[in-house]
Amino acid sequence: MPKECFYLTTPIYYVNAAPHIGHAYTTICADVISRYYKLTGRETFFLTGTDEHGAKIAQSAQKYGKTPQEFCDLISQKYKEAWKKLNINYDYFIRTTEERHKKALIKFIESLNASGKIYKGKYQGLYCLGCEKFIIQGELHSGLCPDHKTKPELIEEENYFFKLSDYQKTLINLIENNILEIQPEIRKNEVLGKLKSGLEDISISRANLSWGIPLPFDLSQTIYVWVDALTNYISAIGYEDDPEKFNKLWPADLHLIGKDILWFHCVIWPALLLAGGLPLPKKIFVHGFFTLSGEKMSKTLGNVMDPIDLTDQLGEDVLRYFLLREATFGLDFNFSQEAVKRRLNNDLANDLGNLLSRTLTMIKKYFDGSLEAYLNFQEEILKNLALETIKNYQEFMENLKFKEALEEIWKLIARANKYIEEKAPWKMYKEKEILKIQEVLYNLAESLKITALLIFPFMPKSAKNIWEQLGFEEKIEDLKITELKWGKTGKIKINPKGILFPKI
RNA sequence: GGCGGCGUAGCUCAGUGGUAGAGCAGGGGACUCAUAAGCCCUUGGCCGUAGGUUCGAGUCCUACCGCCGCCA
Repeated sequence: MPKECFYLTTPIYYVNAAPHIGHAYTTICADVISRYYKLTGRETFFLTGTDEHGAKIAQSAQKYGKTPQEFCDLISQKYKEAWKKLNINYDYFIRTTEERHKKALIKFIESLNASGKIYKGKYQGLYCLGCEKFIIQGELHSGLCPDHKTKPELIEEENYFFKLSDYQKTLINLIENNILEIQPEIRKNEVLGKLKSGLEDISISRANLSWGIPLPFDLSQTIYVWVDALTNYISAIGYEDDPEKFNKLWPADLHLIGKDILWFHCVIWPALLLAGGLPLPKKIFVHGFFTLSGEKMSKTLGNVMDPIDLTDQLGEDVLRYFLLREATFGLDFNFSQEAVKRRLNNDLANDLGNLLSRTLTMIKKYFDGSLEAYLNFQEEILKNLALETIKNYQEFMENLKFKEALEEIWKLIARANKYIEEKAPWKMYKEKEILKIQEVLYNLAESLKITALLIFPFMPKSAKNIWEQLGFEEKIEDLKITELKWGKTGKIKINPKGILFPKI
């Protein structure tokens, strides 16, 4: 039986740095999914947040002359502001410095301890502060961490370990049988390949680290930041303080992640959950990374795209559309100004914006801005295609095929543009066939109504704008996709508000 | 070094045995409601290379070349 509420998450973002386009991409995808589910009338819970513990945070805070908590407050706030600007409609924003998270983490760790899967051991290894993890000799490039170009520290300390190795067979089984579903296939194979080559126990605590949560059964140790972070998925929904909500939402239906954190989410997290006696998430979807003009985006290269700047430049809807239309979900893709310009000018301005514009103008010109309902349909070209579009759109959305879903909508838009040429209302006008024009315009209005509703998860503001310019009665936010029927629109009185998508 | 993926029109990619596709870009045309938009027509591919399986191969197999990912 499907759960009554769809629970989806983004990773929580590390407050060591301000939000960049990659964070924005993940979060926008989650927002689109969440809004889509709401559009279909299903209850949804969308979680995002910030990851705030670890040595690196304490270090950054010091650099800026702040206490760790002040620093976290500041950066966490930046994420919230960015998401507001991008019109992200999350249901809860978890911070790992929240009291409820700390309590939940302690409860979870204690359950792990009770399972007997934790033991004390000695660890000696090279630790990269940048990665917050131990790295192996072979990974080093001339003695330096390949990612951070810094020299790792040699650390020997007593730590608590988690018997990850006990879960090798179980995890392989769960993943192969899609009980724990990993998409796309290439990532699933990657995890399986690595799992089959062997699993080692992992350290789940660190000594001598102040900025973190102490291990309840040995206060001299701090809980490893990755265990701390992963636990957000349950702490945020009441694992410790709201059992009713927790039981309603857990297990998560979808964890959305980037490929850099594949191992943590597909192996460590499920193993921890198994040890803690909790059900596993149903699906983990791994998306790709951005490249910028072919180059990997990174701080060291200084080519990180700032989502705030981009939003100022383009508007949140254009950015949202571009990211989801241009990328194949799951694969890397290249970000370029030229591509943005093409998508904006062609798809948004010429195809959709102009379709609205010409429809509105004709309603104004031929009917003085107010169009009566037309009920004697002579032909059903647009109607039939629109109904098919709705169906295909839903199928694509359910499978997280955003690009394909958008392409489907754009087929309807293209058909509507073509329909105008075929019908040529301006000729009808010369021949005084007013009723025929009314039919054409009514069909266009209906097509635009459906278009607006289908793009709503992607571009909430623009969808609403289309809706209001055409003067439909209901509020777009209140309409469900299942209630959408062709030909139910009554008389409309248009409110043109100018260009929908200005070109650049 | 091991495992895996990719290489199809100028660009981004669909296409898993049966006469090579889409979008964009390029070229031409008719129209005018429109953000000089939209519509119609059109140029363009020995499907990385060489073998093999098959009546028939982007599509299966082998080797090689070139990119990329994960691991050691």
